[in-house]
This record gives sequence, structure tokens and C-alpha cells, in this order.
Amino acid sequence: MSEAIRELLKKNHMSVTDSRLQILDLFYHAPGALAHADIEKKASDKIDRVTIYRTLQTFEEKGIIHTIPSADNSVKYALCKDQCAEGHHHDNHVHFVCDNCSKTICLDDVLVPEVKLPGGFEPHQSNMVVNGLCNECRS
Amino acid sequence: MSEAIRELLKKNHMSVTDSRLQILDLFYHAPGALAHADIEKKASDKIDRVTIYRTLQTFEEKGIIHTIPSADNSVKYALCKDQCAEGHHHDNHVHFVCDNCSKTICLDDVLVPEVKLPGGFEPHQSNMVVNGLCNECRS
DNA sequence: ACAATTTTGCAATTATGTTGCAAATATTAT
DNA sequence: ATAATATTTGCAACATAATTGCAAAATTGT
Repeated sequence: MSEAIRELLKKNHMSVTDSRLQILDLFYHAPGALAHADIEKKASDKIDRVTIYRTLQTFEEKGIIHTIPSADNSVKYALCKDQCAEGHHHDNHVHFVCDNCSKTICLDDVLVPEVKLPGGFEPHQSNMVVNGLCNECRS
Repeated sequence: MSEAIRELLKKNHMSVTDSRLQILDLFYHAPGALAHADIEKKASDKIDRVTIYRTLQTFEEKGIIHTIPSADNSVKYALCKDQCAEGHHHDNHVHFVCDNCSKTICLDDVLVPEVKLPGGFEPHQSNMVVNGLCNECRS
């Protein structure tokens, strides 16, 4: 079960450690994206704050997770669907943030549409976040 | 000159104070969006950090400025083009963040396109941020 | 000009993020 | 399996960012 997770770490030339296994496990079982604080709370064995920061950073660099921008100073992280190339993310899907339960969800199948920019602007990357009511909170 | 700004404050039932005039003035003359730190630095007369936090918050509530989400924990603020209704923003334009000069610019004429969400999701508000090179940095 | 209300500035507190380094753990080669 | 090497962790210290309560100051309406 955690065998897949071990493989993922090895594939990315990372040592297999308790904290990493635990954090990855959290991501795999989380209903939505996780913030640093969420991980700190949910971890069964206490993981040091600093370790969490560093782990999130290396996971992000390795293309295992990606960041989701927010308007309230609380960046969240979610698993990249298909492994992103190291240092080069290609997560161009829309993110949804529920106004009610405040879950952040990756809409893997909804791609960020292209927009036509004014002359002189050269786009590299686009992010789109939609707020509203998620499928669960609407019922 | 600052007469228009005074009017804006009165129209929104806010007392006219030095810090507010100064902060609004900064926004009107800024090349792009401003973060809390920018305001603290650029203010001619020193304004207390706490006052800046509170002023930004009330401006946002009154619909005078809006927040721009980011992926690096540094929320910025910009003037709402047309007064937004109190507590109800309708700034649905795309924002551009330059990877070089890191200015954040409101592309007032580029509207955030609609996307089709999976069944059950009810959208309320959309945000879109494009990174790349701005018109000045490309030259 | 006065009374009522709002806003400010300070101090204290809490939250968030970063760095250096020694100890612990994991990996590699023998 | 063990030793040598490399990586990762946890702690302490520090730095920055944000929030709260409250008394003093400024603003507004009469």
C-alpha cells in the first residue's frame, strides 16, 4: 500500500523517510489541497514544522505537488496528477475553492482557457481559481 | 486634486483621514498593484503598520480595492475600476504578474473567461492570474 | 464648540517562515 | 551485516508578518 509511495520517492531520487511517507500519505487521502497548517495538525506522529516546510519545498521542486494561489495568504498544495517534470510544472487545470466548507479541489479535467493579452505581454503560465459551492455543499 | 479622493471616502461613509488619503493617493499613482509592504515603504509620512492593515481591509470591504491572489504568500491590492458594491466585488478581469520586474497589473479589458465546471459545482467568482513578461520588460 | 463616533498608534501577543548546525537516519559500497 | 558517505531531521535562534485590546487623538454631526 505504501509501496507505491516508496516507489515515487525513489523514482525522484529522494530518501525514504517517515515524514515523507506520512506527508505523501496525507496528500493521497486528503479530500482537497492541504496547507502547511493542515499537515501539521493531521499528521499522526508529530512532524517538525521545519521538516514540513522543507518537505513541501522539495516535493514541489520534484514535481510531486503543486501550489495553488489564494487571495488570503494561505498557499495550499496538491498532488500533481501526472508527474510534472522536475522544476517544470504543467498543471494547467482550474482550482475550485468552496465558500462553504473551504475545501480546495483540483478540477483535473477543466483546463485553464487561453486569453488574448494586450500587445507586448508575453504569457508563460496561467492560474485560475473559481470560488463557489462544491458538489457536496450544494446538496 | 485630492478632492476626488475625499469624495470617494465620503461617498462610502468613511472618515477622511491623513492615512487614508495618503494610501489612496499611492494607489492612484502606483504603476501596478501594491502589497502591504509597498505601502509601508512608499508612504511619505510614516503610517503605522496596523493602520495600513486596517485601512486595506476597510477599503476592500467598501469595494474600493480588490485583492489579487498569488502563489507566493504575498497578496496585493489594486483599485477597483468601477466602484464595486459594498461587500460584493465584480472585478472579473485578468491580472498579470511580470516574472522580471514582478509588477502586478490589472488587465481591465481582459475578462476572465467562463469555464464549464463538473456537475454539482456552482461558481460564484473566478480569478485568473497570468505570469510572464510585461510590455515594458519585453522591450 | 461640544458630544458622539471613528480612527489611530502603541504594546503585547500570536502566527508564519528561514537559517545554521549537530545528531539521527538512510543509502551505498564493501 | 558493517562501515563509510550522504541526506534528512529536529532544535534553537532569529526574522518577518499579522491580530487584538485599549487609551489617546482626530473626525463628524449638531
